[in-house]
Amino acid sequence: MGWDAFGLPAEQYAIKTDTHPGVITRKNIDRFRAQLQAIGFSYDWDREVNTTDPLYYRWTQWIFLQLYNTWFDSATGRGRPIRELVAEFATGLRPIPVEFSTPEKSIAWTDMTASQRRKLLSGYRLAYEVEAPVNWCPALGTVLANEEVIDGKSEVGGFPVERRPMRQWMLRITAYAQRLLDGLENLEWSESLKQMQRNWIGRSDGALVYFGLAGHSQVVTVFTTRPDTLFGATYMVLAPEHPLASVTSGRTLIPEDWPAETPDCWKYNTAKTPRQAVQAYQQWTSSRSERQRQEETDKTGTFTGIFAINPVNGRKIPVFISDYVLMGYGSGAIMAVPGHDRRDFDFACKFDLPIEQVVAQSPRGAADKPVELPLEQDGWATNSPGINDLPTAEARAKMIDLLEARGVGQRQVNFKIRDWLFSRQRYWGEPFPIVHLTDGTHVPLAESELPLELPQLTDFKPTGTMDPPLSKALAWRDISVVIEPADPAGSPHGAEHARVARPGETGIPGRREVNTMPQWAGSCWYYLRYLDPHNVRRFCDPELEKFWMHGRGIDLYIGGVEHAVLHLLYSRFWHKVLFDLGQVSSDEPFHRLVNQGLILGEAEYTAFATEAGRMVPLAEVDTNWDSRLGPDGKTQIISKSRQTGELLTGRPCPPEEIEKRGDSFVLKADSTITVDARSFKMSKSRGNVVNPDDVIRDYGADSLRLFEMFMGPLEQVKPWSTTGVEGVYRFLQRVWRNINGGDEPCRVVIPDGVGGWQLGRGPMARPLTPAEAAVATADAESILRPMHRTIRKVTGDIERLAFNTAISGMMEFNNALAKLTWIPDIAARTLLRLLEPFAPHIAEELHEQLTASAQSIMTVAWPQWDEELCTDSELDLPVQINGKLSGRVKVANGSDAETVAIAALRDEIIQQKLAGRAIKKKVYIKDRMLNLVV
RNA sequence: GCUCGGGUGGCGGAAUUGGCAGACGCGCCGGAUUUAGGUUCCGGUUCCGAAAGGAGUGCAGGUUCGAUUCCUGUCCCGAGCACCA
Repeated sequence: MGWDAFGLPAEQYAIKTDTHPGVITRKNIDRFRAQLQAIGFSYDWDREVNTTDPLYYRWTQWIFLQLYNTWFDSATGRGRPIRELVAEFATGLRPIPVEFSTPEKSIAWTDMTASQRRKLLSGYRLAYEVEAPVNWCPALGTVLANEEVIDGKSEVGGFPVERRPMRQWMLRITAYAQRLLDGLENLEWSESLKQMQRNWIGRSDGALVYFGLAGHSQVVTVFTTRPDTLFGATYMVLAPEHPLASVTSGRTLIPEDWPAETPDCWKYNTAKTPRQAVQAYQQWTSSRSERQRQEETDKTGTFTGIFAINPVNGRKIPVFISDYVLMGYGSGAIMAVPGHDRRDFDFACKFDLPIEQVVAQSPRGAADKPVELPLEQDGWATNSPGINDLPTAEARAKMIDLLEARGVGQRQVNFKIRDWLFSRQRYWGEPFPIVHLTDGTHVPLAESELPLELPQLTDFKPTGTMDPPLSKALAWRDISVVIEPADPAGSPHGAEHARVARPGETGIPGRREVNTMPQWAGSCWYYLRYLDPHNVRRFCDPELEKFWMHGRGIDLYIGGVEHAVLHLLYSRFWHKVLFDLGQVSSDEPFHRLVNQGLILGEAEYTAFATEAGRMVPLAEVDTNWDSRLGPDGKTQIISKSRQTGELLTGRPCPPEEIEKRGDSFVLKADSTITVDARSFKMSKSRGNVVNPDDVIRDYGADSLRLFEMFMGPLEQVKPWSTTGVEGVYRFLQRVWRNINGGDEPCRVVIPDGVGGWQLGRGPMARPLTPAEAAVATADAESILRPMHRTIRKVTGDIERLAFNTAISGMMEFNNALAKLTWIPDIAARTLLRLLEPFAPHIAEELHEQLTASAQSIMTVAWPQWDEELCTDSELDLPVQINGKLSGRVKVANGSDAETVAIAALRDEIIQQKLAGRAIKKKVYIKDRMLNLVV
């Protein structure tokens, strides 16, 4: 069991209640633990971990140091220690990037200062600091990762998020994009979850194309997945933030005046000069929130006064800026092909730009019939000299070859995934083991300095500025350090590091990093700590890691879908880095993953009425519902009338007022009023939350456990039902009565070893009379086969996680026991053993009564079944005529086709139904059925 | 719009490989016990039909001796992504 307790939810609550998050966390963990223990989960509590415990986060920080001291070698596709990169630079195997050299002389590693070296390496490390536009959430007072922003709002709390340039820590997850994509192939995950990850990683294959600019030597690179449509590119669009569109830079290419014959509609706000237009448009677009930009997809933009040259036909095309092109993807510039792209088409229509067809719906068919543009599907190239009549896929490949041959383009793969923004301006997280130096560079903390503990702050609240709360811990932040150089023998990576200067030692001034890690850090590797939770020398012993993960990853991981692109992606990334560094034996952490379905609140029926109180059928209600706080303080569903737009409010109706009519539910009182029937996610505001404590109080932990598993398939979303809990509660009571006897005398009998039976155990035992014993023997005989079938079913169902059918199997068996006069104790013990994983408390109690021993049922071996005893000796075999069930015949188990056919033809009902028709064919599936074709 | 799931009684669901559709539970109906209610027990409960019988797994087709299961088309519901070039 692990408590992932750093992060925003705990901290937000701490702020609200003005209590230190450490206190809140401890209290919540204690409460959760008590609840889990009340339910009776068999967790190994010796392996309890807590991500906020310094003994735990010491290793989170250690893994961060591994990321920091690792670079991704794209030649081998693997992460490698930074010292190996240093060696490549030092030996000259790898040239020093040109930006570090002066125009006169290229610099050598040995000539570089420590500061220069750090700056150089920063560009390679998997953990790096960079100034970039990030998601800043003012309400939370922190930046957020892309994965934590949904529709322009924070995932936690739903607050608005804005783009803002800030200096932040990033993790180079993009380097692993292809590995993360490929790794999905061999995992036993649901297709939908793999799809979500693939979407997020977002690989697309295409080409870079270089466009020259008319009258300039510069080149603009665009990324396209449809190089085959290059002949249809009639204009170009840059993102408003594209460097080429910068007016403020001294070397701007944007002309001072509009070129001759520039249409007025190309000039944003009918500006007098292109520079004014571009600046005005940039200003407008930066004022728009992420959300507005997503919602209002109406095309806007302005001409820049620049023309580009289409490299395939030398055509001069106008260059625009528009916010439908994003700086963050591809090269931030596109070639616009309005004939074959919806967005370009819309833009072209608005700005009156030429639209040309270069893909036909049939080979050589461009002229035969007019097609409606834009045509986005694949077809055959047309009006494109060099690739004409080739199907799209081939045209694409051929065009790339042509571009590469002429040096005006190249094959290119692009990913949507961005680097992981890894720092937060909050208190409640792991401190970074990083020290900033006065020259603006930073060094990692020595491993011997870990854990770097979070300082106790009484004022842990956000500062209201972009400064993190830890910036207030001056004594903690400002330190004197000694930089220890790279020492291949000393530290695992031979990397340079800092340690706090000892008393009397002269150090240099340093400042600790005051940002903290995001909540995902601790949960990225906790499964590895479970394997070896108390190890103080390593995050996990390699032998134990191999033993449990056996080179393949976790056998079965059960979790919610909400982690699809957060935890599950981050974790895989960290794991792959650890794998590359030889720290773990498997390339993937989670081999098999099952998403449990959410349990919704109890089913609700909602009838709609106008404010005046007139009931309306569901068909009249707009399907876009909203909610508001009703007069009673509860959340109320509101919508509007499709016809009149009038406000409608939803009223919850008790089930007894509702009946089913055809495909819909209606009010019993007025069957013309159709109502909505569905279940909703449990939420405090809706008031449909089921508290496990209440269920345990009323029905016991076993009933709660049993019902959760009985409701339906594990993966499925399903509604809670209180009467359903009563159902499994009754089942447990029937088990109790069968085995304990309840108010009736107990009926469990034990063979006395000489063909008779005795009732009860110890001094109270009495032998059954011969007449009773005869009945008991018959009962034992009749229950034997059902018992073996039940063992087989329950065992198999547990293995395939089909707990609902396992429980129904036990219910059937228990019902069979209830019908017996005497219950042989082997049947009772078997039922209890099978029931124990589901309802351990009652099973343990009854087992103790039954065996009069203190031995726990958990130590009793799992029952085995005998395949022979799982089938009946005589079968009631269905007989079909032309595939339609027409009767049954009793035959011995394992009979051959001939025997069964003879028996069937002798059967009166079958004869009658055959009505003398000749049998053309007999299909017999052994022990399943016989089909007579006439 | 794109991608992935899914559609079976009044409800949750079962049918493991193409072979008896509706297991098990809830609810409902009837009966027994009870002064009564509750509990418990027994019986019934897919739909139409008094019955015989017929229909039936979203809808329309197809393959097959046989389809909830496989194929094609289509509708609906859910989830995710979405101006990603």
